[in-house]
Amino acid sequence: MTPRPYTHGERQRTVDAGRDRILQAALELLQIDNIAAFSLDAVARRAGMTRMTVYNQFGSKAGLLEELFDLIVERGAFRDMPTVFTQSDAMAALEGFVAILGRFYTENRPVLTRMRTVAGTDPDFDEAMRQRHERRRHAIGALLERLRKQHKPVIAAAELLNTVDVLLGFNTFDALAGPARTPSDVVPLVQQMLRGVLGVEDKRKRSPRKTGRKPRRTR
Amino acid sequence: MTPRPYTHGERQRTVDAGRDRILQAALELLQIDNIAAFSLDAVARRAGMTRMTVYNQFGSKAGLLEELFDLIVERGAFRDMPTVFTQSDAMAALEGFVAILGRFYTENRPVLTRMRTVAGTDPDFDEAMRQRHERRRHAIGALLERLRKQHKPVIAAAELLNTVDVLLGFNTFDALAGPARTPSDVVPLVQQMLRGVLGVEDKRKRSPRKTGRKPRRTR
DNA sequence: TGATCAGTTATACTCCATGTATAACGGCTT
DNA sequence: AAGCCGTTATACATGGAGTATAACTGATCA
Repeated sequence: MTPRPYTHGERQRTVDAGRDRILQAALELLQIDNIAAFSLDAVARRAGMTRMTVYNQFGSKAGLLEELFDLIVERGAFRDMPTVFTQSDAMAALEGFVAILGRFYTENRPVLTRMRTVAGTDPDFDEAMRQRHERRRHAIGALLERLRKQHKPVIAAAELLNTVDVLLGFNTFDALAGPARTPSDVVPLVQQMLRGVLGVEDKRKRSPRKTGRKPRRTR
Repeated sequence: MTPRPYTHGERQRTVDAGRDRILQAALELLQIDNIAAFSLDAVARRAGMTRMTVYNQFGSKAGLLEELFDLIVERGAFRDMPTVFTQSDAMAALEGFVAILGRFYTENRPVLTRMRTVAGTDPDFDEAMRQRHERRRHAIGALLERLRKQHKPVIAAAELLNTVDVLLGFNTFDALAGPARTPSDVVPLVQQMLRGVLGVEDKRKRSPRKTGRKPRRTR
C-alpha cells in the first residue's frame, strides 16, 4: 500500500520529458514523412525510446494520436481565439474564426490527414475525434447565436449549425485547397461560401456589376 | 508461341463469373459488415474462391476496389444521367444532378467510406480515385457552362468549378448527413448551398417565412 | 546509505493482413 | 489426345499492432 506517487521531483520531470519527446517525434514523422512510415516503432526510434515505452505512456496508437491532437490544438493557431471572439461585430468574429481554422488546418495538414484516415479504420479513435470536434461546433453555435436576426440565412435554422459546421470542417478546406494550395489560401473562398449560406452581403467591394434592380424599393 | 486466347466460349464465361462473384462478395462485405473485416481473405472465402484467385484477377486490393468502383458507377444511380442532363433548364439539370449524386452516395455509402480510407493509405488507389472523379468534374463543368451569364455567382469564376466540385463531393454529403440520415436526405440542403454559391434565387415557395415584419397588420 | 518503487528496456511472443512464389490440378479448347 | 490457362494448395516473407515478462536503472525516501 502507501502508494508513493512520485508526483513531484526529478523523476516526474524526466518521464514527462519522455512523453514530450515521443509526441514531438510523432509530430515530426507525420509532418515530414507524410506518407506511410508512421508506425509506433518508427516513432519510438525517432524519440530514442522503445516501442514498449510508447505503450506504457499512451496505451495504443489511437491514444498517442489523441494526445497529439490535443497538443496541436493547444499550441497552434487557436491562441488567437479570444481576440477574434471578443470582436463586437459578429460577422467579423465568424470570419476571423474561419481564418484561424485555415491556419490551424494549414499548420497541421499532414497530421490531420493522417488522423482522418486512422479514424476511418479505428472506431475508438473516430469517436474520440468526434467528441473533440464538438468544441468547434459549440464555438460556431455561439457565433451563429450572435448573428441571429441580423441576417436571413439561406439554410433553415434547424440545419444551419450543422451546415456551417460541415462547411468549416477540415475536409472542406482540404478539398478546396487541393494539392497545389494550402487551406489558408482558401480562407476567402470559404468566407464567401459562408456568406452565401448565411445570406450576408459582401461588405467590401460591393461589386457594382450592373447594380441589379433599384435597391430603394423600400417595399 | 501462338497464344491461344480462349477469348470466347465456356471457359471465358466461367472465369468472368468468378470475377463477378468476387466483386459481388466484396460489395456485400462492405455493405453488411461495414466495419473492419474487409480483407482479401474474407472476400475470397465469401466468393467461394481462394485468395490467390483474387490476386490473379485483380492484382491487388487496390485493383479490386478500382473495379468495384467502376461497377457501382455503371449499375447505379447514374443511369438517369441522360434524362437529367437533357433538360432545357440548366439549373434544373444541375439540381437533378445533385439528386443523382445523393442517391449514388446513399446506395454506396459504406463502399465509398471504405474507399476513402483506403485512398488515405494507398497512394496508387488514391490516384486512381482522383482520375475517376474527373468525370464528375467534367459533368459539373458542362452544367456550369450552360449556366454562365444567367446568374451572378458569389464565387469568382476561376474558383467556381473547383468550389462546386467540392460541394458535390461525397465528403460533403456524408458529413452533412451524419450518422442519423442518408446523403439522399440531405439533397435539398446541398441544393440550397449550391444556390447560395451560384447566386440563384429559390424558385419555389419564395419563403414567406413567418412573415416576420409587416404581417399585413391584420391584427 | 540502502531498500524500494516506477518507468524503461530487452526479448519473445501472438495475431492479422498484404503480397509473392511455385508446383500440382482440372477442365475447356483445339 | 494434347495442351493451355486459370484455379488451388502450400509455403514463405514482410510489417505492423498489441501483450507478457523479467531484468534494469535511477530517483526517492526512510
